[in-house]
Amino acid sequence: MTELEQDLPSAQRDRREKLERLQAAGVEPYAAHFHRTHTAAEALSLLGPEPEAEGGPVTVAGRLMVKRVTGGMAFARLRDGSGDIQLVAQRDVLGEPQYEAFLELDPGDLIGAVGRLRRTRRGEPSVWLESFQLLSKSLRPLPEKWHGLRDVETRYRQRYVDLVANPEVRNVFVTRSRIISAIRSLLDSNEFLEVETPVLQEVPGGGHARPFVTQYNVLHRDFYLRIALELYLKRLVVGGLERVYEIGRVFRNEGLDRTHNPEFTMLEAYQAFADYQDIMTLTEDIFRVAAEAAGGSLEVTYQGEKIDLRPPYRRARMADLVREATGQELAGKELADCYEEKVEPGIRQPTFVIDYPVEVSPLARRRSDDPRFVERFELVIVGREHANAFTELTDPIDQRRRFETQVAEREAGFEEAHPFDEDYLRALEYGLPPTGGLGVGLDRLVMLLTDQPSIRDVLLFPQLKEEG
RNA sequence: GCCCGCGUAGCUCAAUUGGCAGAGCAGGGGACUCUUAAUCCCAAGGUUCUCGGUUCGAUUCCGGGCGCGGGCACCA
Repeated sequence: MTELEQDLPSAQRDRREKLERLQAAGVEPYAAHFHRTHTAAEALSLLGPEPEAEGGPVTVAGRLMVKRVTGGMAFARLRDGSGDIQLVAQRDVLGEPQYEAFLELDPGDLIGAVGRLRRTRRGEPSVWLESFQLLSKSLRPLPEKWHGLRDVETRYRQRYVDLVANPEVRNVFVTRSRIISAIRSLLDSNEFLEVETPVLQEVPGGGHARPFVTQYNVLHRDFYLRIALELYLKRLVVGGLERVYEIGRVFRNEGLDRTHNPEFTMLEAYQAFADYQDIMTLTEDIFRVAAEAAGGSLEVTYQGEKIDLRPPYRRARMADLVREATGQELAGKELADCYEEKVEPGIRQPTFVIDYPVEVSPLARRRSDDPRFVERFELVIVGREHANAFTELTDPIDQRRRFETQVAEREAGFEEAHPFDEDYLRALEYGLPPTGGLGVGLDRLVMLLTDQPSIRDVLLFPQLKEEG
C-alpha cells in the first residue's frame, strides 16, 4: 500500500485493498466488454403476473446499489439505465468461491450477471444468479442509501454521483431531453431547417448583454462568445432559407442567480412571411408540445402554484399593464423599466406582453399605426420572461439609424447597447422578406415543466466557483 | 460587488451556554439460506472548511479568507 492510500478514508482504502486482492487472484477488475441480453426493465417484463411465474435466462448488467446477506443467501439491487432489479445469490447454486466473491462486492460496483427470473417468497421479481462477473470495481463509497446525496455543492460539482444516488434528478434530465426533442419534432414537421451558426463572433449582436471575450491568436483579434443567435439566423432568411431554427448555447458575462447561468440554452426560430401574431401561435404550439412531452398535462404546478398552459394565452399591452398597476402614463425606456420592476413579477399565468417601446427594441419593426412602439411580445409566466419575439425590422435605412442610436448610447456609457454590425446591414440591403422571429430560453421552460426552483437543477453542470 | 445564513467521519445528521466530538448508513471482523433502510454482536473511522486572535483551554467566542445557499445590484 502506498502512502497515498494510507491517507485515504477507510472505506476507500478497503476498496483499494480489495482491488489488489482481486488482481492478485487473476481477476480483471475493469472488463473490456460485456454483452447483456436484457435491461432490468426488459427482464422484469418477461415475468408473468402469477406468483410462480418463471422466465429467462437473462444476462443483465448495471451498478450494484445495496447488498443484504443472510448467511448462505444474499440479495442485491442492480440498477441500470432502465431501472432496478433484484439479484439473488445462493451459496448452494454458485458454489463456495463464487459466492464468497459475490459477498466481496461493494455497493457501486458495476457487474454483469446471468440467471433465471423468478419471484422470491416475498414476491420480489429477481434474477437468480447462475454466474456473475465484475465489470468495473468502484473505489469510492456511494452516498447514504436512504437519504441519498443532499449537499447541493457536491450534487452540482459531482453530478455523476447525484445522478446515481438521486433517481429524481435523473428524471429531470430525461424530461429535459424529451422536451427539447419534442420541440425539434414540431419545428421539423413545420418545414423549419435546423442550422448551426458561429459561437465565436466578431460582433456580439442580437441582444443586450455583456459578452465573454477571447483571443484568436492567429488573427490577432478579440472574438466574443455569442450572446444570441439572431443576426446570423436572419442572414440565412435573406439567403432564402425561409424557416430556420437553432438550439444552442449562448453566453452572457453577468451575475448568477436562480434564473441566470452564464451559459444557457436558447431556441431561436425565424419564419419568413410571418409576423409576430403568427409567432404567438407558434409559441403556443411549442409550449403545448413541450408540456405534453414533460408529462402530458397542460395544467402544471410550479412551486405550489397552478399554471394553465392551455392556449390561447392572454394578450396585454405593456402601457395598459403599467397604467393599471401604477396609474402612470409612461413611454419609451421609462415604460419598459417601470413594467419590469412593477408589473412583470406579478404576471403569473401565461401572458403575451405586447407593444414594446422602440427604444428598447433595436431589431424589431415599428407598428404602422404608432411608430413609438414595435410589433414585439414577451411571453411571461410565473413572473419570468420565457420567450421574446417580434416582427423583424427589414428596412435597412431604419436599421442603420437604430444602430447609430445604439452606438450613441454606448458612447454615453451604456455598455450593453447593441453593437453596430455593418455586415448585417449589408444583408438587409439585399432584402430580408417580412419575417417573424422567436427566442425561447429552454432552461427556464424546463424549470417550469419539471417544477425545479433553480436553473442549476436543470443544467447538468451548472457554473460554480473554483472548488474551495 | 454588497447584506444575511451555513460549513462536524466517505454519506445523512447530532452535540459542545468555552472543558475527552457522537449516532445511523457505507467500509472491517463475526452470526444468520427469502432479504426489502434486513437483523444481532464486536472493533475501527475526525486538521469539526481555512488562517489568525482572545483564553489555562476554541469545534464553540472574535476577525480575515475560501466555498455553498438566500437576498440585493447587474441581467434595459
